[in-house]
Amino acid sequence: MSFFPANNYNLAATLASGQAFRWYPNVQGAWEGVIGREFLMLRQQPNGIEAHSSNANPNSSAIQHYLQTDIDIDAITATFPNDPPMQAAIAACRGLRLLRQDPWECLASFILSSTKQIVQIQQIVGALCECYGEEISMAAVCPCSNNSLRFAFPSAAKLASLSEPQLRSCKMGFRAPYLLKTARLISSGELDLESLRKMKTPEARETLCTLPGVGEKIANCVLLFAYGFQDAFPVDVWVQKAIRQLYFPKRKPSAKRLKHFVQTHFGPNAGYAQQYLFHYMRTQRL
DNA sequence: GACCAGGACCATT
DNA sequence: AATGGTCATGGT
Repeated sequence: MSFFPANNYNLAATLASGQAFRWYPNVQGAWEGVIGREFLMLRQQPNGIEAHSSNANPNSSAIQHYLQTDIDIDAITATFPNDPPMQAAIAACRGLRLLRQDPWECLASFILSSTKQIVQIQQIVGALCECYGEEISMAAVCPCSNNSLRFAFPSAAKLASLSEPQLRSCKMGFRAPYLLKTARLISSGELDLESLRKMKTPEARETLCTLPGVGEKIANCVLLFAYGFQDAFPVDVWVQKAIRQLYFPKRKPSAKRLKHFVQTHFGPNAGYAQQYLFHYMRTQRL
């Protein structure tokens, strides 16, 4: 067992807010999931996160980085605009963090996300891991609330070696050719996901958008959830509903006007604010 | 049984 | 530039 101190960490909101798709609550109220090649059971504690790992020697720095336990979340939410909708979202999601995920897993997962509900994305990703991911060696803990958690997320090289029908067997439908082509571009080195780290947001976004199946929305998700570009602002149907319903209740803003609004209204951590709005809308059923 | 889901892409206007 | 249809699958 290891412990990661954190101030004001909301584990449930963080893991269930649709940024990552491999976390499941178990019957004891802990969260089971996979980071890299490590199966983990995480439990909320008053002053941090308790972790049980499948590894004899847990990769503590990787876990802390993924969970972002060290950041000052109150300093971030303090930069959000002081308007009623945003303050309501902060109150409803207090302690919600943005994760810092592996770029490939995040990219592949969000290619599979288009016009799918979060539960279905979890099912597709789970099937993909069970079929094509490497088995995790379970030295220390015995799961599993979900069998797919016994497998790592498949590498780009592994998926690149498959056929489109093999991918379709994981129920991803028309997204299969997108994922396959992107996996081949990544594994061939034609696009280096690490090279994005030293780019500024617009250039990194344009680079991701050259990949098949990746448009502005999915690119923004990857920039925000994997790389930590906190000005990336994904607009999906929920966030669109939040903006229109909470900020423009009467008139219907054009797409252009709406885009300008989200780029100017939410401050230096706009992407973070977006995640609060997203989770707020989904949990409050507004 | 409709309706919709953390969209992208291509063909029309 | 801006809409509209299409893609595959399953939850609500």
